[in-house]
Amino acid sequence: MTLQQLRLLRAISRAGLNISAASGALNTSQPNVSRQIKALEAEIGIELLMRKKNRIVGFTTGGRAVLQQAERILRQIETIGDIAQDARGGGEGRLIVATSHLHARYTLLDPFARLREKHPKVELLLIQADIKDLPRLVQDGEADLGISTGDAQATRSSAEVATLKGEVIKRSAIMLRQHPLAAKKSLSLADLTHYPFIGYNPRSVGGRMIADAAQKAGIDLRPIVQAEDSDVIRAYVEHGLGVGIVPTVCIAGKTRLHAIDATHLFAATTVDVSLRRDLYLRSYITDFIQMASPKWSASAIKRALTAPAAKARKS
Amino acid sequence: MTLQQLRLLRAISRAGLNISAASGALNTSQPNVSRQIKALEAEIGIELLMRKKNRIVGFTTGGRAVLQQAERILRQIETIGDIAQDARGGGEGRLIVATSHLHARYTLLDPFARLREKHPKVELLLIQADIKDLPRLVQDGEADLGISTGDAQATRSSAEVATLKGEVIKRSAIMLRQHPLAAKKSLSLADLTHYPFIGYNPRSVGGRMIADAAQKAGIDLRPIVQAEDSDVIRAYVEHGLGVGIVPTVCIAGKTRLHAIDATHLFAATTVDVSLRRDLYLRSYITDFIQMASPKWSASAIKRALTAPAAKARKS
DNA sequence: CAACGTTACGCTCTTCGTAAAGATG
DNA sequence: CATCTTTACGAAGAGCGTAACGTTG
Repeated sequence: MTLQQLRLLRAISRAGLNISAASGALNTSQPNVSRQIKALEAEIGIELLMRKKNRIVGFTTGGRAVLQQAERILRQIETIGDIAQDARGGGEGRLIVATSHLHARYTLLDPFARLREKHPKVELLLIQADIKDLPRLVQDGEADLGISTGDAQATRSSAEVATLKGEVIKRSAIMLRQHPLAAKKSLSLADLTHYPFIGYNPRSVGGRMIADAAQKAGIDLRPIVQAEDSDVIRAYVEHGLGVGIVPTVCIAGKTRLHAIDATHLFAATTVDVSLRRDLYLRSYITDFIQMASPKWSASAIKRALTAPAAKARKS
Repeated sequence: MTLQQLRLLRAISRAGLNISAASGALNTSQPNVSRQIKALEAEIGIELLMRKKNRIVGFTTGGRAVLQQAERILRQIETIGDIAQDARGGGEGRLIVATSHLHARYTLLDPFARLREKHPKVELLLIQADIKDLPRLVQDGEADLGISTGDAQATRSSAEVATLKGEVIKRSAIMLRQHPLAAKKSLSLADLTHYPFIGYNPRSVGGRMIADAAQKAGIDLRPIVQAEDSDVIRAYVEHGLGVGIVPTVCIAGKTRLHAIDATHLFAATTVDVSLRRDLYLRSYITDFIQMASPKWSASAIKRALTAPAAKARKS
């Protein structure tokens, strides 16, 4: 059994069961792929691929299990490279962060700049992605960190991926300065119902949070605009079309708008960092996490990754 | 980077940094070991071994990290063999269970027989070991399962090893039939203080449990014999030397003795099964666990291994 | 017949063992 | 000088690419 065989198996899976395409991805010849897989099958004594008339139509049950194992193994092989790069010093490295609009545009702007300053040789890569794709990106190792908005209770930690809950996200109601509500010191949910409401798509975490709060209070707070990101909400509010609720961080320095803190009106949401448990925690990674979420020190992160069951409450 | 290089690195570690000895363990020549390690070092760009004047004196920091990674990888390579054996059907396999005296002698006797009946081709191997060695045996993969007595609160789950808490272990006070206490229907801790007490070594889980209960009740219940196993306790009781507390399972069919249930007098202890989270759960493994601890079905085990953080209580 | 997988053949580079040299306590 | 590691050299073998063949939609 060789690593190359495992790589080829993975490549076949990624190429959609097309051996020819897989061969290209690994810079080898197509017959070689066929041969190596056969060799692997012979060695371990089971068929990995289901073949129908010289076509590959799928993985066998065992094949799928071996593939899964191969992916784990290859990831760990790759982390040996990380370990080495880390041990060499020199401060080189690479960090791929997948995140949603809000954090890409606001939350992470400063951590990004600070990381670049502290670790100038680290290649920083930000992937803005749909929030529903984040778990997969992290799980598959396409991103090192996933940063998203999470609600308080649901920790989506799994055996492979851990989620660190960070700072609570402050929210503000925003409106034009001349808006009637702008005169109020503090706000209630009921206040909002008297004006057109600009909010998030209710399927998003932020939108669901607002819908939940409204439902619990028994009031009707459906947005007339269901935005995907806060910039859209702000634009509509700036055009005088209503009142909006956005993370406070989005409106710093926006002098045309009046903002009233509204964090207390809703269930808390947090800046969550998710990462593979087997990720090798180079110093710049823990640095970045702490910059994005100060309460997570390097040692706290390590503890969270290596002692998952420690979260069980003691009565 | 080849698997062989990782195997050699591990062998060097296991051989106590002796390359010559390591070469023997992998049936290869000693120069080859030296060469392969050098090749690996060259490829990843760091030194793995600290050399002083042509002697290997230790691992570098990076080397230790790579070694750890190598051990993980090689274990996972080996589980590919398990997957294949499982997929081949045929019912062949191997199960190494490490456990303490009590479970070896009593608890597991029946599960063992039943597993042998259900999976006759599975090679069963029981290692009776000191309880303090069990975690290491499981951690290092020298045993597939570790079965031990655990107290109720402490779950020794870690990132690599999970512990499944099983049935509560029933305890009985035992004495000769003609003993004064034998007349009583039920027992209190205080009753025990009037007679010589035969018990476990207070450093064992069972002994500590009894000592804790005595201390909490403010009574003196130090054993005149500190046994390591229940058979010794029973022998002393049978010779009329005092009263003992043993797991009820130990005295089934012992007609010379009178037993009174005493489970309620002490903090509950359980039959705990510990296993590596990355253990490939072949059907006979989950069968065995369930035979030893009926509440753990195959799916419950899988859940416990793959969703460790699910133990976090919801408020 | 176009696309894909398998078989056949021959080359090359890697890997290994033996032998010898170097280093150290 | 006994033990352990490194270097040198030559042989065996694994892995690969090209080319040809087989199969199917």
